[in-house]
Amino acid sequence: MGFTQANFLFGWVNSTERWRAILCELEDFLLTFLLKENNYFVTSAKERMNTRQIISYFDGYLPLDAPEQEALLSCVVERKVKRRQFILQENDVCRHFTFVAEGCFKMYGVDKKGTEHNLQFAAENDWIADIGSLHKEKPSKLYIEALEPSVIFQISKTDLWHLYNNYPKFDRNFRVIIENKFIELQNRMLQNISSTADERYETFLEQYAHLSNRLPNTQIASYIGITPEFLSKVRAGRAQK
Amino acid sequence: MGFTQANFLFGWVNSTERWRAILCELEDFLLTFLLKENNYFVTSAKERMNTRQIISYFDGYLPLDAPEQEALLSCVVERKVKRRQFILQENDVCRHFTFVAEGCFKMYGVDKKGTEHNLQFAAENDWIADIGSLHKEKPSKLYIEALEPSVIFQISKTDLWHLYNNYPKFDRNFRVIIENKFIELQNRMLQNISSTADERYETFLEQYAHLSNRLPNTQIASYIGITPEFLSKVRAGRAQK
DNA sequence: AAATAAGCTTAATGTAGATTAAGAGTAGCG
DNA sequence: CGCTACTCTTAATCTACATTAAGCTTATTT
Repeated sequence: MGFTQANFLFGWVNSTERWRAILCELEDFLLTFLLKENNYFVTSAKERMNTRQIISYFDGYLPLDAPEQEALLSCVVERKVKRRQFILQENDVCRHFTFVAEGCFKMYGVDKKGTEHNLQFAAENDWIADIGSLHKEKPSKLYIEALEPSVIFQISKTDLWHLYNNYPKFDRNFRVIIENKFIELQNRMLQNISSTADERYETFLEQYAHLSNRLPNTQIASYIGITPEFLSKVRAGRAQK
Repeated sequence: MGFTQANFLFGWVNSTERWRAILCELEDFLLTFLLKENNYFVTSAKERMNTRQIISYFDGYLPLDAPEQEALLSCVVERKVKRRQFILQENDVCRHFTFVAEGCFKMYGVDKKGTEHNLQFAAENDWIADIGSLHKEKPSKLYIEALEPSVIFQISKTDLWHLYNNYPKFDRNFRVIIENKFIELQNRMLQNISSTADERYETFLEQYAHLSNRLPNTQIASYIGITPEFLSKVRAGRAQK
């Protein structure tokens, strides 16, 4: 199962960043397809460990009973994702709701000048998707990119709808998950309108404490809505106190 | 049933804005209490019309069947609210999920300098609440205030939980409602980080087309995160084109 | 009807944060 | 191993928007 390098198929390509991304996508598509449709690649014992993680994640909400666990696992697809690999790009329709088991992602938009603006980070035991694109099956304006090598579980829209319709507990659990995300986002929105860069950085440190040493400063600056240069100044100011 | 003036009880008070607000709250509490606990005040035929509105609102989602409609109506409380009246104030715990049948509300936070920052407007057929405060039963940092004389339907947290537990369709419907609110808020967040005041005003006009002539400029400015003076300048600039 | 408050606009001046550029440290890659 | 590509920082200059203040118009209240 050493097929995690994109170039196992096309090793002869003089690979730039661009080519590599395309190849990764292609390979992932193939892997996903084969895994799901034919159960062709059998997951190893170690890999099967990971599925426990997504099951026990729900213990924090309404825990899943045996049939629900089985239903969830039967429609979830495990993927490994390399650093800098995209699981969503602008103009693509977002087709999966993604659970992060290991690693870290950023979701961002790009403005007219080409500057990236981070909307959300997602590390272990968090969900990420462009919910708007997923629901309305419209092209996304966002990118979701791995900041670290990661392991994820993905549910397609049809499978998720299937779960909702057959096991009402998922309606409940995802209602609560989304509500919590909404609360977080609303707090951030209020902060963003009403606070200085320094205060926003302070809040970032509180909210993403576990990520603050894991993320490069450029990513943090893009999240709190300032330039990396000004973040430098803010940090210098804080260090004096 | 002409008891919509606060001073029917305390007409002798030399009423300032402050006193009036307090009296309104008191009266509303009494009305709500009496309505719900004793069915003391019977709603008039015209008032009963309004309940149809909240039922048919759900036709846009999973429509409610007869028992669900009855369950909803039995725990919903109708209130009339005057302009400038608060249905939530800072440090209070938000106890209701509110459906706006008529009129218009703003939800806002106040920063250290005392400036208000609008997070959300809600007019006919929209929901409003500080979901964070409602869920966690923690004091809110927000205000919800009527911008116009309004008619609302409120559900308490316990009643809402009761609905969720007995009629799974409400889990579904509120999941979708919240998801849509999340999508809107996320779009706004992205906009806010990545656009100029002029572009944000443009987007406001698109998103709240039905409210743009109904809201004062000061409220719009507070929503898009600029001063009313600068909004004046932006509008002047747009008029030239 | 008069008084008070709320709302819109214009203009002068002030400031948080952007932009550009340049140097120095560090990580990934061939 | 050395090279290129990120990353962080400091500093000079620039700009989008804030602040203050004043005049005017339109609602609300008494």
